[in-house]
Amino acid sequence: MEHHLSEQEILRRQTLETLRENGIEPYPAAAFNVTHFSTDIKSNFVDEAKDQWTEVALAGRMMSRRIMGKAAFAELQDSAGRIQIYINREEICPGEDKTIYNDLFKKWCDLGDFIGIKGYVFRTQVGEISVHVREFFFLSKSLKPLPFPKTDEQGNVFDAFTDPELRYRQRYVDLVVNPQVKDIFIKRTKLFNAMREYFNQFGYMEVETPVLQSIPGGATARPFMTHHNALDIPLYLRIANELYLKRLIVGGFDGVYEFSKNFRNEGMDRTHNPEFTGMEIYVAYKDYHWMMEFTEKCLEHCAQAVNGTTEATFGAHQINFQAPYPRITMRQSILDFTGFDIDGKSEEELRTACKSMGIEVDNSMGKGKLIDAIFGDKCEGNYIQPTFIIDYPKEMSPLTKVHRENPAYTERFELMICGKEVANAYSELNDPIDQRERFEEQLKLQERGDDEAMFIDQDFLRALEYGMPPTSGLGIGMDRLCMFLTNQSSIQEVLFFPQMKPEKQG
RNA sequence: GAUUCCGUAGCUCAGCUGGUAGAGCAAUACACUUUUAAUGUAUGGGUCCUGGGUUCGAGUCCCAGCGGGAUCACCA
Repeated sequence: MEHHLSEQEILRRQTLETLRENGIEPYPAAAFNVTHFSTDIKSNFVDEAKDQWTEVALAGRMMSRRIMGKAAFAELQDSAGRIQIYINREEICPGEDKTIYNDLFKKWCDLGDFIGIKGYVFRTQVGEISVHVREFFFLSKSLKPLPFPKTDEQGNVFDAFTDPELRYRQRYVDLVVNPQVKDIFIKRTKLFNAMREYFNQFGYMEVETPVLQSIPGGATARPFMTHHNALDIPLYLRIANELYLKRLIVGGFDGVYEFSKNFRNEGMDRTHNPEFTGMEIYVAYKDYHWMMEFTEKCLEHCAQAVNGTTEATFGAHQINFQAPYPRITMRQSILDFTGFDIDGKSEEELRTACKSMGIEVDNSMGKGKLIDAIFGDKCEGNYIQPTFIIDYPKEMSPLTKVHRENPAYTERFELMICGKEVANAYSELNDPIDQRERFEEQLKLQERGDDEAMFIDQDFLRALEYGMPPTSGLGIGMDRLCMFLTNQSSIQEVLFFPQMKPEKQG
């Protein structure tokens, strides 16, 4: 596994020994008390008030070094950004012994090493706010050279660290040298915090439900399988948490939500990772109309919190998360884009219609799948601005309450942004007898060859039989939402550690 | 799964119709007390992804494999 070392790695290991031989611990244990961050100094320092900046302590990686004999400049990168530091030999080595400057700083420090400095803030002749170093501390040795992208005055980047494989496999390096990558993940955390804050203000409760499930329910997808040794039973990693959150509504909570890492054993591409994060929330005594208002206000709040505006750029699109969003029924949407009215059509009529529109069909597809195919092929991609598509056909929504006015449809909506589904919500089906029948229809689909139909969860049906209040539930694809809010076209860019094939052993 | 492109120094890349390996940064040494892609001079650094094949000779051509990107298909 241990590769042979490069010339530079060997040198750094030798330097490590030199440090120890000279009584300098390369990995000291003592805390270093940081008082300031780079970017705070740069944005708050004013020359008139420089008396207030005479004692600062910073720590971070040394990312560049320009030595000019008895003085030198270097750049220190901390968690917030970078700041230039100025080191003068006579000031950090006032006595006879010039080791700290001549050897420690100039020879034994490498780019990427962690250092601590104490000193005062000043402005250089060219106007750059910098820290004048009085004391210099060695904090941690870096044994592998980092890639160092450079930027010129015009902002052109040279030697950028851009190879996606290396960036994803060694995200720690990516984060160190590509500041824009860090910004994406800061926004991701802001998004999660903003959404939590939005839910918590209504008193809804964040909960945890099982990741290991004996029946993978709540969605249609192939699960990852595992095995519990002590019980000697198969277990599945969850594909959704829906059925467990509904059990909690049965149990008497008014509002529960969970950020759920879900696992689906399917393909990987720029919008799909085998593990991804969903958020599901269930609120008792509400319906899908209420949930639409709740959703659009929530997303407006989140967009504002993440980007400081409700507007967002995604590729060539300008999208605006400001509520309210249009509501369009699926029937109307298909009518708008194809002129075909799905209302009252039989499975055969739908299949014929699909064929005439050039959509591939097979015999395992029921009415729900056929309608979904039309919508997916002809309609979905047209909704750039946030739009609620509502009232899905009954066959494609086995967990959704039948529409109060037309029993062929269900009270369901999906939120479309840039032609992609971002959220999915229902007036939840709480009639246990209806629910059992819907599961049985899924079983029939399975027998016809639809390998994505749902399993029957008997315990969930038992819970419904005890009674669940009218409830509306919402699921949001957090990774996708994050992509839209950070203008990233690939899910790998919003996951710290996207799934990769195992690295070849050297 | 299909198509297509890519893999050369620590990093970013060049390398023509096949002729024995190149640049910038990084590294090493020296010089330099306000530089900022610091500068100047000198030096070292390579299993050209792996394995076969063609050839007098392969980084280059052919085949297979491994890894990755892009587009498409599938998939909530």
